[in-house]
Amino acid sequence: MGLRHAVLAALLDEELSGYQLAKAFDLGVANFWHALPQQLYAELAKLEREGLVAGREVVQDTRPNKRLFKVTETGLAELERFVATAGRPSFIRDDLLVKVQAADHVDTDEVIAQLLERAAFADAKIELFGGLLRRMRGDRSEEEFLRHGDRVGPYLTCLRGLAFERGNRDWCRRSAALLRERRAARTRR
Amino acid sequence: MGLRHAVLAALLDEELSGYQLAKAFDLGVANFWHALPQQLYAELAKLEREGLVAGREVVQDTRPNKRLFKVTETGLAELERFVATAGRPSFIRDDLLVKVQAADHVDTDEVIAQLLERAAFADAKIELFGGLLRRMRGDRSEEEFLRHGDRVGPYLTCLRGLAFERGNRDWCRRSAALLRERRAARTRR
DNA sequence: AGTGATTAGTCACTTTATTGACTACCATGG
DNA sequence: CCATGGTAGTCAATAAAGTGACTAATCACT
Repeated sequence: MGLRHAVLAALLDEELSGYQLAKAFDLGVANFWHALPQQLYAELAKLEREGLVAGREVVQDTRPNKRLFKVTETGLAELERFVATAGRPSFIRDDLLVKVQAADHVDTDEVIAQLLERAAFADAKIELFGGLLRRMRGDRSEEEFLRHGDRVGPYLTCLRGLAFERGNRDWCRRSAALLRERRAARTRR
Repeated sequence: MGLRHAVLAALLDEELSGYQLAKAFDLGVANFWHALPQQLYAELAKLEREGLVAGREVVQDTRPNKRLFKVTETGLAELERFVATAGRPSFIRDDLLVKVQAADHVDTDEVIAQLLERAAFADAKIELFGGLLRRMRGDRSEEEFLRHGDRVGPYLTCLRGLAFERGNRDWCRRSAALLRERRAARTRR
């Protein structure tokens, strides 16, 4: 069960509504998990039934009421239990990699275009993560924050997301350039 | 539909049996996809029914017979079509990241242990990928191979896998060291 | 007064992925 | 001779994830 614990972990630092949670998960909470709103509402309902999170109604006059959720003691215990279980390693599972794998047998123009698109997307995420990190550490240096700040968990996962996107960007640009060069060489022949 | 195209891409370069395919996918085909044997057998059967791959029986006297699959013209066309469709970006989806996200609220000893375990696993994959890359490029340099070799697709995806695992390794070691330092500081207080 | 975007959430359905058990055959080591 | 392990594959069941369509209210424009 993956989403379950991702939701619990996301709710540790702040009380959130399903909707806010959905926004955080939309493009990946600091790149550590991704899910659509429907999944989150469903998961929250399940977690509440099982007593791992507690919701409270917040009446809003200017917009629809919402329910804010926080992790209960039971929920924290469940997370504790989860942390102690061994997890299998993760893999990149990406359509784009499949496309590059097939690059020698299919039209490379499309692949090149998508690599560049992805690189641009990575650029955007790199900026986003950079901003998040700056906001988290405030005026402290990274060294200083990581040593003495409280709540470094989200900072660390964000660092991983940042490095991942840098890796994506570099690999995408390099691969695109290479495929383009090869295509040019082929047509010249 | 993800697995479908991953299987087609994997079969482009060589004819494989379900079993061989399963081994290749077991720990991630050059880190570009992962699946269990049962899924692969099921997917191969489906692909064959739809005419995207063709299987042929190979009788072996010393061990059980096997069926080798290759991509058909129709299958190649399907891949071509797939390559032209836009894919959404990928995310890391990893239990370990969830655990680190929660690190400020749970027992860090477990998290540290798992980070180090993962780092060791990453080391192993780095060596594995290094070997795969050397074998693919033969006696040529990487530059030379990427420019003039045929079938650079698998090489490129392997490079991505390598960079990913290096990222994993570095992040895991750094995070583990940091959490350990913080724990030490806390107990001294 | 109407359009579209944002907030907030729900229902129904399908596709994918994971788990566990199972068949068979051969080779090797003790 | 019997256990172990590798090759080759299948079946059944469940759990998890993803898709599409939908309600309903408010706000900012035009």
